[in-house]
Parts: sequence; structure tokens; C-alpha cells
Amino acid sequence: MDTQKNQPDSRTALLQAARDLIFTRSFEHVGTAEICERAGVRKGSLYHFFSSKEDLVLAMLDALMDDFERAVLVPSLEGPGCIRERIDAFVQAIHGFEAAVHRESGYLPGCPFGNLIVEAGTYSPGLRQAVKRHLDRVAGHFQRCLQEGIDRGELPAHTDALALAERWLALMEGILVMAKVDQDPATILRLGPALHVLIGVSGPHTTSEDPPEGAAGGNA
Amino acid sequence: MDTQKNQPDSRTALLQAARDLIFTRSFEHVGTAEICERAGVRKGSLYHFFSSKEDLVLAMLDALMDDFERAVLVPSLEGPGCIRERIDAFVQAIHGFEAAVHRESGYLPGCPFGNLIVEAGTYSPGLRQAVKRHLDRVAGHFQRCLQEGIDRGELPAHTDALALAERWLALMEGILVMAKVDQDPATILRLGPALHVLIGVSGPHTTSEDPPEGAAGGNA
DNA sequence: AGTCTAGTTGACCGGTCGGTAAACTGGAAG
DNA sequence: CTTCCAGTTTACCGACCGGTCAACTAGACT
Repeated sequence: MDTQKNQPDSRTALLQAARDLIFTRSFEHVGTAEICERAGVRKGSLYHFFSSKEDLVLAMLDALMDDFERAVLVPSLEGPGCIRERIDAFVQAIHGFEAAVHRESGYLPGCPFGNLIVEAGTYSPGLRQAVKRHLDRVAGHFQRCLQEGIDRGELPAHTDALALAERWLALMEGILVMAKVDQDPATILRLGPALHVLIGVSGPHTTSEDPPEGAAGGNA
Repeated sequence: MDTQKNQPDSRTALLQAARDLIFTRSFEHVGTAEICERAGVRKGSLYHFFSSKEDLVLAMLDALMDDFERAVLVPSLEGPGCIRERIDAFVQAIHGFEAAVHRESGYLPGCPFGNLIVEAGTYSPGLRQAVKRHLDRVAGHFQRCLQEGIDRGELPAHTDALALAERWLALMEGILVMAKVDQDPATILRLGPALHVLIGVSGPHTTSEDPPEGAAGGNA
């Protein structure tokens, strides 16, 4: 009831192995054999639990999204502070995650959802729609965060939270593409403050740039 | 015997075939056999002119960038009008191109450079650095356009054209990722105006949104 | 006991991939 | 004529891919 631990082994191991491998590399460059090897499972078992590699990845994305919500979206976007501080917390969380992967694996992976779209978006409708679902969910978090800012008077009352959330997501995807080009987590911190301008919380003074604020951008 | 040299060069045909195929699909999903078939050339010839598939793609990117500069960047960013109008022309040009490919092939390809980064960025340093070089060149066009706006007084004098150009590029990449998720060129038009906000030319009134200006004429 | 069944195993398949090797072609030069 | 060589052609390779299959195992239910 509370746990289905009588069968967690192979299926869960496959999901975790697929996540680790596909996240740091890519869907196409990670084969089922490698996934199985890392999971400590034979290939036949993979196809006992999943009907195809795509099916495995679909389930992996669900688990990934759950963890992403729990570890990044909710803590940063529903945490304390004003909109501006929440955006900073969000950027910091993304940076921390990408930097950690980069430190451990040598790769800066970028956005796993965006990566999958680019790889498979033009020929696998199933994967594309699944990724779209998850990105819509991410945008939903942005939207709620923005709406709260509107309700609190931090954003103009006429702000279109839905449209602005989509722009937020677009810029974030682009930032992660740029970071992947550079293979450098610092790019996330350098471009992250652009979100302030896009969302309109760069400060009461000017619309073009935010002043150098303390040592917040510093990295260990 | 006489028409065998009708095609100017097998090399050129291979480059064009690679571009057509890889652009609408992807690097990984287009094989050398298919490229050769489209180019009307046997595989041995491919490896006479290029040392590897990656080498072919590298050369293809150079030609693609030249055409992109000539057909999109220069006409839109160095054309008449203020910064804001140039941004609109740029977005229109990108949209026109993506929509045309989408109409003809059924695929919305997104940014070929961004696609390649996501596909190969984490395991092929050569491709990654080549893409970075080309994207830097694109950002250079943005930067010159912005600098001109600063010189003309359309942008604040303290504007950092280099940093802003990078943000412009990041948002554009993100917009194309979003359009690829949606597989809908309209997403480019919907998100394009966010560039106004990011760059700070959304108008003298407010920082959040630009007024709905209908009838964005089909200008390319 | 016997049966049922979810799960596991390892051998195997057909196909595709990037890339190779060697023979061949035709025109230019000595 | 012979030599030379950029370019072409054809057949082929080994590796790897996602996926299949029938046999097997161990626990649960009757």
C-alpha cells in the first residue's frame, strides 16, 4: 500500500539508469544495451517492463519532471521573497544543478526536455507531445509565480501572466542552449538576469539593465 | 559521356544535399547513404572530398552561414528603419523561412546551429566549436545593429551592446526551441515581440508589454 | 503436491550505420 | 604512346542498433 517494494528493482533501476545516461548525453547516443548494463539488468527485462525504448524514455521523463518540480520549481518559485528574488533563486537552482552535472560528468547537459525536442521533435510525435506536456507544466509554475506577483502588486495589474510565462520559458530554454554551446555553467549566471528585464522586475529606475548587485553572481 | 560533368561539382551537390536533409531532419537521422543518393553521387566520392561525415557537415555549416547572412541577417538588421523595425524585420524573416520549410517538408526545423549543438555538443568538440563560431558571428550582427541604435540615440548610451546581443541570441534560440515544440511557425510571431522588451524598445510608456499593433505586413 | 505467473536470462535477428578498398575512367602532360 | 592523377564506382566491412524469443526461475495461490 504505502510502498510497492516487492517489485521496485529492475524497473526503477532502468528508469534511473536511463535518466543518468540520457540526461548527460542524449537519447540517440545512449543505447538500450548501455542502459541495461548500468541498471544491472538484461535487455529482455527492459522489454518486459517497457514496450520500446521510447516507452522507457516517456516514463523516465515523468519521474524526472516530478523530481524537477520537487527539487527546483517549488522551492524557488514558491519560496519566500518577491518575484525578483524568486527568479534569482530559480536561476541559482538551475545553475547549481547544471554545474553539478558538469563537475561530475564533464558535460553541461542543458535542458533535458529541450534536448529531447531538438533530437526527436521532428520525427517522434509521441516524444514531442510528452515534452510539450511537461514544458507546459513548467510554464504553469512560472504563471502562478507571476500571478502571485500581480496580486501582490509587484507586477502591473494588466500583466498577462500566461504570455509572460511562455516568454520566461523561452528565454530559459535559450539560456540553456547558450550554456551548452559554451559548455560553461557561468553562462547561466551571466544570462539569467535577462529574465528580470523580460519580466519587468529589473528595478524602478531603467528598463535596459540592472545595476551590479553585490556579490550575488559569485560562484564558489 | 557528355553530361557527366553537367553538375558543376559533386562536392557542391553533396553540400547542398546535406544541408537540405540535415536542416529539415537532423544530423543523426540523416545517413551518408541518403545524402549521397540525393546528391546523385556514390559514397566513395563523398569520402574523396570529405574525410568524414562530420567534416562534410562542418563545410555545410560554413555555406549555410554565408547564405543566412546574405538572406536574413544583412537585409533585416542593416535595412532601413529604427531598431524596433529591424527587430521586427528580423523576426519576420526567421518566421518566413521556418514557415516555408514547414509548409514544404511538414517539419518545423528550428535553428540548425542550435539543433546541432543539442545533438552533438556534448560529444563532438569539433562540431561544438564550429557552431559556437557561427553563433558568435550571428551575435556580432546583433551587436552592430544595437551599437548603431545607441549611436542614433534609440537606445540608452550606457547600453552594453555585446551583452545585449548575447541576450538577443539566447532569446531567439529559445523562441525557436518553443516553435519546434509546438511545430508551429506562429509561435515565432507570438514570442518574437518579447525581443522588444528584452532590448528595451517596447516603447516609451511601459516595460511590460507592447501595444497590439495589427497588420505586421509580410515583409521579407 | 501442482499450477500459474511475473520476472529473468542469454542467444540471436535483420537492418542500418559510417567508413574502406580496389578497380576503374578520362583527360592532361611528357 | 605512356604516365599520371583527381575523381568515380562498386562491393563490402565490422560495429552497433532496437527488438525478439523460448527457455528458465522463484514465489504465490489452490
